[in-house]
Amino acid sequence: MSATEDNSQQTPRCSQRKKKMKERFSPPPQPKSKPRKRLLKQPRPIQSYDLTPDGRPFSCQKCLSPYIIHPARHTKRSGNKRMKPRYITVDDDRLMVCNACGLAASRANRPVEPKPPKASEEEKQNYFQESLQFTQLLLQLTGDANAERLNCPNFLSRNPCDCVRRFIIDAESGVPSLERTQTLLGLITDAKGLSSEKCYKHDPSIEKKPGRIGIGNGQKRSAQYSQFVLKTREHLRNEFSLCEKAVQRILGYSNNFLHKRLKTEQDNRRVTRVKGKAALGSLLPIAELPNEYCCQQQCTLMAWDYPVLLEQWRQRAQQSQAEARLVIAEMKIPAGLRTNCYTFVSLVTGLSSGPISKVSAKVKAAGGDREPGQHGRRAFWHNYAQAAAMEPDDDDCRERHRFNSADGSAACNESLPAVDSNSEFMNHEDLMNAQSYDPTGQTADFNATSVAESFKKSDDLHCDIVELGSVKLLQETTPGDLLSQHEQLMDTIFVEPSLDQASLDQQAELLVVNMDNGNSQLNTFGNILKGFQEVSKRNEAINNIE
DNA sequence: AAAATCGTTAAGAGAGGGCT
DNA sequence: AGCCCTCTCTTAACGATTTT
Repeated sequence: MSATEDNSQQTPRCSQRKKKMKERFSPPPQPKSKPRKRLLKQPRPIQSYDLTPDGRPFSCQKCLSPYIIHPARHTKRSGNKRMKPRYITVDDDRLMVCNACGLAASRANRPVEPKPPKASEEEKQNYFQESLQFTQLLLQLTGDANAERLNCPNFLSRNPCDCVRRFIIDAESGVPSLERTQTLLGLITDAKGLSSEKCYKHDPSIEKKPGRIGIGNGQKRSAQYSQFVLKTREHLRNEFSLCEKAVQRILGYSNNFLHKRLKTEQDNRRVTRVKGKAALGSLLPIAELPNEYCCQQQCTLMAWDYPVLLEQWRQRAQQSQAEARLVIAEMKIPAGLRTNCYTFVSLVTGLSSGPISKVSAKVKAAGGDREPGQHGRRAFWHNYAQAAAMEPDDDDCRERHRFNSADGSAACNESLPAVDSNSEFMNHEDLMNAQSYDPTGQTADFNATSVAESFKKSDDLHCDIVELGSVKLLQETTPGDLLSQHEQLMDTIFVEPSLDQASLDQQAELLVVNMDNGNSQLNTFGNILKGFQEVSKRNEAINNIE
């Protein structure tokens, strides 16, 4: 019997199976139950005092606070739970006190090591007098006048550093080691020689004029000197255990030499940051942040949904101190009652809790305004220049502005420059008009000199037109010529539209560098310059058609 | 170059909560 | 209730960074 025949006999044509009811993918509608009354969670009523365990109004028997925990310090960890008062014993009396007083009393019993007092002016003078005597001794020993640099100027609040003398004096004999002295004197001589080499050779026939143009203009130190300092500095600090200030004195460079953002260099700092998690390369990749516990809110889980944003925050925080503060302010914007916790902000930016705390407090005090504000020192000079312009005969305004700068705490001790009373100022509206300059409609009438003249009236900027050959330049200066000559020259902006494209491009790059350095005033110049580039392109296109 | 500001670090302060 | 630990944020000293 074939399989086909067998099938035809045993299998019916129509299925004998019962057809199943079509399954529903959602539960069938249930008969409507009685509508429940929605239970709204009642917020805890705000009271002007707390209650004791027996229901009476609380009052701390030490600080008289009506709160066991002040509402401003209440965190959500406790929820609506009522804290119990603490009890302390004072002169055999048992006092019911608030949480803070109770904790303070219990900690007051701990032994605390007293801090050593700060050094007096007399102690400092004695130290510098002894340092002078030491260098005179070295001068007698070696006959080298450079020996006057062989002392450490580092004396902060408590103890002098005195690292140079410790290095030179032999530990066993207690007398200065001639060999070590000669080593340091040799370095001073080398440094002095290399330091005198500048970017351009000094030509006394060319008179030094404030408007001279040229990268470096002879002020920039030579590459050989830079290399020598960077190499020797490490050696002196690591091998000889000298402090940074002593090394600066020996090799003849300043803090500014190391940290200034050089507008003439692509990689514009001589030293890279050495502190901070970002500089040390110890920041966790953003993708790994969710594995880290930050707080009960688990802010780090944000890295799953917003990795790009976190990466952008991280990059910006490393650009500059000012940008880092702006990032902190953004990260601490509250959503409802919560904000990103300190640990999370630190994990993303690499900054420690100190700046996060300061920025948070500042933003809170400003009602949520995130603008970081000017650097205190910059704000000081801005305020001072304005006041001096308004009160040109008032000599006391300098002193007053010492205490009006930044947050009011800064005491500026430097001698203040005179303000140029002949300067003209442009109002803010003119400045804004200049920013919105539209190159497309002004090709024929555009006049570089008139734009430069309008800038001369600037309220915020202090400018001059400088002519170099056939090229006219707009140069930004600062009241009192505080900027170094080099910096002034780099702030010079070309305003002549007949420049060729290569020159315009070169200047545009220069502007980008300036703007990256935080000089927002230059945005105005940047916009104008873009206008010149547009004009230049358009002229070129018209010439091609003709 | 000089000097002030600001970041890092460690310790302190206050809150929350577990254990006895 | 009292002790003690952890968590989160603040403060102060020092030194790096930024400003004029």
